[in-house]
Amino acid sequence: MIKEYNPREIEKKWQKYWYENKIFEVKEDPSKEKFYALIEFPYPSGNGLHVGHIRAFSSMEVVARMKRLQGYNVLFPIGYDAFGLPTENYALKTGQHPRIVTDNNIEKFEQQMKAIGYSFNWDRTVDTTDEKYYKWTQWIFLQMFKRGLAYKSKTLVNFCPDCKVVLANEESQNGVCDRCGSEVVQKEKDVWFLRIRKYADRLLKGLEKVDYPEKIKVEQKNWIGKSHGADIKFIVKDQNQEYELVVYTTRPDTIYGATFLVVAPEHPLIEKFSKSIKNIEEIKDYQAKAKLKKEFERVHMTKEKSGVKIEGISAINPLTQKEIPVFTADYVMMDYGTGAIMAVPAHDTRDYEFAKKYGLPIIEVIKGGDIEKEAYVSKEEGEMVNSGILNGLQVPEAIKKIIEYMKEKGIGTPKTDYKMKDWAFNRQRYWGEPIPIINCQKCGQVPVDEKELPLVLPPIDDFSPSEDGSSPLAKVKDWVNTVCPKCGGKATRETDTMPQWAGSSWYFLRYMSPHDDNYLVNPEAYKYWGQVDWYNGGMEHVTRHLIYSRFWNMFLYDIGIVGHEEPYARRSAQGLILGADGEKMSKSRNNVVNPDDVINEYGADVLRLFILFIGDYEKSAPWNPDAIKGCSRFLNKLWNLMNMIEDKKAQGVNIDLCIKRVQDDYMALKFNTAIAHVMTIVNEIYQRGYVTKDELNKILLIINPVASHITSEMYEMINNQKIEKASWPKYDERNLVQDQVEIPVQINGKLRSRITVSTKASEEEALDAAKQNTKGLGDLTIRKVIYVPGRIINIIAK
RNA sequence: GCCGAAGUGGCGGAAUGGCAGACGCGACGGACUCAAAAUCCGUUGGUGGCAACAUCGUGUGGGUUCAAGUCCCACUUUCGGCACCA
Repeated sequence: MIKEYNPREIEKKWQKYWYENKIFEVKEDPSKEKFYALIEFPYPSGNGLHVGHIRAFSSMEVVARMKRLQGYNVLFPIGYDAFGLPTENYALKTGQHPRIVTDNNIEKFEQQMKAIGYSFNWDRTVDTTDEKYYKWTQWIFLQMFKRGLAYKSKTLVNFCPDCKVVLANEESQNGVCDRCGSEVVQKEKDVWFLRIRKYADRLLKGLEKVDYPEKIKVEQKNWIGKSHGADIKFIVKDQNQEYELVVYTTRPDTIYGATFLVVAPEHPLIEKFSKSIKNIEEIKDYQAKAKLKKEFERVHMTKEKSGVKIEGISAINPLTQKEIPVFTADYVMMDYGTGAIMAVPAHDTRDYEFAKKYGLPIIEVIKGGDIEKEAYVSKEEGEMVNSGILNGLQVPEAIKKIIEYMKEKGIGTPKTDYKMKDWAFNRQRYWGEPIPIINCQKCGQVPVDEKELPLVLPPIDDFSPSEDGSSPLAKVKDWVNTVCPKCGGKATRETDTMPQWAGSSWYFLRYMSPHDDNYLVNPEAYKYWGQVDWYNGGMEHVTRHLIYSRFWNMFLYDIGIVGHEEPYARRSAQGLILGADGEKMSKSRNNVVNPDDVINEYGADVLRLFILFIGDYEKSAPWNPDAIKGCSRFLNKLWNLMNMIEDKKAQGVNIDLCIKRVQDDYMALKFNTAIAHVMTIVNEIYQRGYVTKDELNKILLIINPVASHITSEMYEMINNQKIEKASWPKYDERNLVQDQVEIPVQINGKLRSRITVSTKASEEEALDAAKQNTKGLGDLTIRKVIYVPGRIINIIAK
């Protein structure tokens, strides 16, 4: 009898063996094919590892371990995305330096991940807050700056009065701060931007050549939000002067129906005509109100449109030459298009609503709807009417024709626009990469000399941000005051730091040569590892992080640092793990599961097995504590197979089919069914009563990526050899299909009996077998037989 | 409002158009035990029947097909994303 399965003992033993002997560390090795498996590196929060992390990491862990057994040289690195607000806030609260907090958290994460037995390349660990790392983050920023891709600009920004931080649009969705939940206000600030819009088209185009789930591609496309339209010039005038106002529209075909113009409250037109606007007080009042309105309200005020007519000026519709009024309304946004629109109430829902409220004319120019009831907005169907030169055309032709016409007459030009805005690249906090720019009164913005990088965060005692929203760094006078690298005169340092998305935008490159201080990524190392083969992470990162890092990689491609325009060949995303109550895990709901508890009670292998068995990997699934027992039972059963080894003929159990299914399922992210197949074959072996050594070895190898410790121990006990020295079992194609199979016999589509026939049996043979085994079939008149060998026989009869 | 994904036992979930419910949990019955836990064995979609078996069954309504959870149309509910983007 074999000793009992003791996860605690064997897991410690194998973790020690793996990590002390550096079993998973890799070097560039041209004799082997490489495979680069990447997981989103964690933010080392004080809460430690979450079960969600474990689900996210375990998929690539399985792929990495399988690929290694298949002979690949596998890069499977780990690191920490450690800059960020929670750490700084915690440091503030507890009076510790963020460096200390970060180091402690990282240590805890590392210890937890090692207790799970992950096969990461620990020697390649990176930390975005390490000077040696962020030197290169700053370097990339400088390259962008030098090429005009980083610029400072005054804009209205979302400001969190609680965190005292300017937030990116993405961090203030629904008008509340992502971090603390307080309401965001609008504030004018001079901040850094990266020109990601310049890459919008390439970011769209690149999606065609990568293997991402359709869902992710769609989200990215929506995020980029490309639209085709035209800029059209309208003459706006008062008694004395004329002004060319450019509006942006995706529907130039409807221009004959434009019965008024609307400009955003911030639009410069109002300033321009301020003297001749009769109701300027009313307008200013409206502007002030609009500014106060937080984004949240602006978005949710859909019920009721508001606006003010600008008295004293009017516009000329360039096609009808009719004079039309000009309004300002906050349903038009300054930061999209040109901040001004031509309103076509008959064919735009918002304009329709506005026209109804203010009693403006609604002119139908496309037949097909009922404009008494609602706007008709179809861009595909309808015949143009009341539209001069466009009359009688269908909408798509009308769009083409009017654009040609306007180009000719100099009224308008075709234009493409994007919803995606330039990336607000700044934080007014301490715990981030300092932006390496020096402000000189004479020379303007001067980049820090590259030889001076990294520009290190100065030591500081007071991390609290200033009331005015400027960074704590602004208080460190002897750091801020410096000399201009260009003219040697007095100058001051930029005190903003970079957002958390910076360090995570290129970390996958650093893993290739993490200790090389001469290169961002060593060219030789890059040549070998190249593109990430498979990147897994959360759905919540597929727009921001994934787009940002694709953008940085494209930029690095453009300046010759990397050789692939797209960083990730394949991307996948795990579903959420919900609490046992089916709700999102949260402290307030008190449904958070601590992975340490599971390891202590059942062991790491059970945790790994369970988290992958829990359900469809890409969908969310509730944590079911009872189901863990099933996984524990299975591993016990697997262990006890060692008592059943006999030198007999391996028959009645199809190990080849099992191998194929498991490896296919691993690569298709179907871990739950992969595990089920192994459970099934173990059950079949128990039924049969014995297992051959060869069968058991194969089973151990195919489940090793999931349950790594127990299989390592068993393999050693049986073969007196380490499992990683073995290779992935090959299946015999010929054994995938059994010769004799039981197939259903249907009569008129209803199951009536089953017969066992050869998969090669002819229709006559199958029909004969069916007749012998199916009561009453002989009495029927057969009209038609559908026979799918090895599958089914369906007899249509009367 | 727009885009996307999904509705299958008591539960998590399986099913290249071909035996619906694999695998696991739970439940029930049994073995072991003084007893319980653990473990092992068996049963387990509903209804009827002692049984062989019959019959109904994948959100709702229709359709295509010899055959539909799977394909098509309409509806409905849930979840996720975007959202006054001109």
